[in-house]
Amino acid sequence: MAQNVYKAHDHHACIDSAVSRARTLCEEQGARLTPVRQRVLELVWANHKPVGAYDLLPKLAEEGFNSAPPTVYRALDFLLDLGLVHRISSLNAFIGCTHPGEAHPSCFFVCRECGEAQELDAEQVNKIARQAEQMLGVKVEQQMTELMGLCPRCQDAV
Amino acid sequence: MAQNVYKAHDHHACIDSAVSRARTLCEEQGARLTPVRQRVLELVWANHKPVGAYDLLPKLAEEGFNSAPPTVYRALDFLLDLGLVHRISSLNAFIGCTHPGEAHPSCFFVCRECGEAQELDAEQVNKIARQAEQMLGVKVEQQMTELMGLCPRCQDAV
DNA sequence: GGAGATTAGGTTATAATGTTGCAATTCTAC
DNA sequence: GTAGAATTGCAACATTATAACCTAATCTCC
Repeated sequence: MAQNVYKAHDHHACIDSAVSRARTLCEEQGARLTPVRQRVLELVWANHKPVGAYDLLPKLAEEGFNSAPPTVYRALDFLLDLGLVHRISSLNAFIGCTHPGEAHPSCFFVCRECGEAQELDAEQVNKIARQAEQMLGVKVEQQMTELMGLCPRCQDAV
Repeated sequence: MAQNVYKAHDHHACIDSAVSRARTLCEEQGARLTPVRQRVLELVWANHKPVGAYDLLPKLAEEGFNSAPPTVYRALDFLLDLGLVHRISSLNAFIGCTHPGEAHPSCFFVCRECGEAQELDAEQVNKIARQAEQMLGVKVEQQMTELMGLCPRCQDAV
């Protein structure tokens, strides 16, 4: 299980480590972590809630970056390719990956109240994939699982 | 495992049984399977590929139905609520459910070449959900898993 | 260090997907 | 048959994502 977002933590450390992991990964892969790309990564990591591409635009604009949709989508595509962020399809939104570096399935729990997302271990999804490959003869290349419900805090808040 | 779409089958039977299951389910629940709703269900079942809402519009128009977006989305929402169709978030598309009646997680394999989708048994996803509930204290209400890759036919075609 | 190739970013327009709000109609139950 | 609920028609609009085309920056190789 990845780091638990429901526990108190120094969130600056989340952002910092996300950026430094990104830097390392880019060096390894010969990719360029340009200013827009790094800033988009930081903004995605601003909290643990998936963020829409169009939410990022005004923030980039404030800081003097170009802020047309293609700019953000290109940065997001770059980060997705490197596995630094995941896309939460059911929300059309993006969230930082807690363990980038190796290709891995996207597997999240998202709270329908507060919107916070928790990355989950995807071992079981791998099992589904292997099962499907054996029983149906398909070849699985990508996987995503999204669970929705209430996080501990929002259950209590009711 | 639900019915295997990669095996030859009489597809009219798929559609017919989908409609008759829908009829039964609607009676049980006191819901109305109106003409638009039934036709949308049939169109979604036209093949085993997820279909976009906007793909349905012209087909409905041809047949004299109203064909504004809300018409289709309302019908789809109705069918989703009853579990008669699933939404494939990563494609913004909809596909018929092979075993409606009880609430159950959405779990599909989708071929990136031909677009055909195969519903999968979601037992493993239930495990993920129970694990997350125990370890994190979350409450899972909805689940979806989407696998992407190549189906047997499209692997051979390469 | 300079030519050509590659990658990244700027800009405008537009495509694709999904929603809101309200009026009109149809159905259901009493 | 009438009130209330559910459904549909309709127009406008909101959100999300991409295409196309060009300029600028960076890299590579000699």
